[in-house]
Amino acid sequence: MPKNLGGSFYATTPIFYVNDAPHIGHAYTEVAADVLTRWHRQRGEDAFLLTGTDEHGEKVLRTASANHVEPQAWVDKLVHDAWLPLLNTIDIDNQDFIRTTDERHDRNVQRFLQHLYDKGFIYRGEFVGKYCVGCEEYKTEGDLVEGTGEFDGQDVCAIHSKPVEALNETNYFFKLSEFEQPLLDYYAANPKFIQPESARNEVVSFVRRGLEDLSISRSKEKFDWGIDIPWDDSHITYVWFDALLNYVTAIGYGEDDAESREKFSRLWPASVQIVGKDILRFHAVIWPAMLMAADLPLPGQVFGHGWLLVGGEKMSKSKLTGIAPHQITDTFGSDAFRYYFMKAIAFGSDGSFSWEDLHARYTAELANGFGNLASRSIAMIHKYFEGVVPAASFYTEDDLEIQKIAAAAVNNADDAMGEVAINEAIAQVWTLVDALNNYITVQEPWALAKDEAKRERLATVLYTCAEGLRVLAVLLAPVIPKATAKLWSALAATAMGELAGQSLIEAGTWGQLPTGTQLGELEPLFPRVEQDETK
RNA sequence: CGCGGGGUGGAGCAGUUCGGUAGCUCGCCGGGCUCAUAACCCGGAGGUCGUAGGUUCAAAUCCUGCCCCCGCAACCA
Repeated sequence: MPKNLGGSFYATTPIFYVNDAPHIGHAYTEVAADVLTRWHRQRGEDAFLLTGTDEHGEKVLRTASANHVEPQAWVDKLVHDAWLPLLNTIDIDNQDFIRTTDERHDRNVQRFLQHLYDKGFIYRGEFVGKYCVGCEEYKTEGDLVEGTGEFDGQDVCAIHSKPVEALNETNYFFKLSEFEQPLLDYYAANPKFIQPESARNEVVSFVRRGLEDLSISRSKEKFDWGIDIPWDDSHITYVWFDALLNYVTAIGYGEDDAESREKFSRLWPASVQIVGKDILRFHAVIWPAMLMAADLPLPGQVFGHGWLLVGGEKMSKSKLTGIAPHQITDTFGSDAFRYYFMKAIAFGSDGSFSWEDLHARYTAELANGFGNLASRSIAMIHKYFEGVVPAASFYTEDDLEIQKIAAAAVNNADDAMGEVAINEAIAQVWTLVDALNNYITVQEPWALAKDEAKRERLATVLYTCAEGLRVLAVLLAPVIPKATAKLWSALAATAMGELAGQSLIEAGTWGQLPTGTQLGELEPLFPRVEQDETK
């Protein structure tokens, strides 16, 4: 991902499949994309975060009828009752929210399809599928299990335990196979296009084994909840082909007015597209092939993050390991949710979630580490200087060391964020938290306060603490926006402007916090949580 | 032999690319401090790095075999 100061930064999350129940995995992806976007915005870039919902497909249609409502009413309800509230629960600052049922999406998916059809990348063909009469749907190999008893030796539907029928259906196909070599060439020429390395290896070896053309339409005889194929009103668009296009339809693809054209050219190609590793292939194979076919530039990076594991296994509804984000935020707050998942898990690897680990990190790192540092520093300024930020005078080696650590933390964290190593970036910031806690212990400001002759030294020590907190507030604002905003206001740093507008590039420059200002009170940023409150 | 990831002190992880005294966080034990959210700081105990062999002066790291766990296999972040 290029470090383009002042340029645009466009990040996307996958769009939620409306029928799912929101769980911490969805929230994890959102938070990662949100932290990155907020970070780049504070670097001075024109940062834009897109998220949204995927609302078409047979499953949606079926649950809607099971609930005796029209599909549009059903998805409207799900979006408003489940998905928009999720963004609020975890404090996501998205610039747009696209729904695949939006008119702007529907219209331009059709334009995209027509464009590819006109260019000869879409043709009519026969789709041979394994159809389960009981489920009334086509099955993939993974849906099938080996039969037993009278069906011994045959593949049967895992749900109905009966053999599937081979059915033919006339479909439209996208010439994905033509992009096998262009994709491999692109991966080779752009080694950072797919990250992390493990994800890249998997995709490359997958494509090397050969690509088949992709069926991108479904007959309306089966179901008709989807986007029409513009040249054939008996077919609708395959949900993935429809869904992937949200990344461009949201920012004006296909529209002719000047504003849309400007927006599209400003934001596309996306800087980074965050996806879960389960849908990596769609984003790293099919999606770039679609873009190549349409002569559109490819995104800077597709980043496939890992799974959240609960009890060592992937979360699932059937095993009751799915956890709703609000279960965590109700007790710990959105900041803790954001911090925990970003810090505890190497972004890109799988990570284990446990209530014990969450509680331990919350207590040790947020409450005892950062929260208490803010608390003790500000309390001493109140106690020894009536809450007025004192000016520093002569800096000793110890003071200069803190300044050095602060500057290094800014640079190292920025480098790490540039590599989408979010946990590493936070770890870099924490070097300053730890250094300041150590600094206070060594300087013993409470001892200096007992000697009137050491008044200047005391002032310098406490200014160093306050200024260090200022740096921390700026660096941590993208991760824990609520707590840092409280700290910002307590530091009376609002005189410098809004926290979210503070430059990360300049954050390490020492001496920015105004002196002589009256500090506010600071309530505990991360109040202690008893272990038994976590259930 | 379908593809990929992983097995490191009690827990979660880093280190493996370019071999050279095994590191971090939490927990545990001991000490210091008292400004602070009973928080902070320092020290210590604890690992034959999945397993069997090989290469080497030297292997968590390179090579080979094996065991175990997990994910993917084209609509679950």
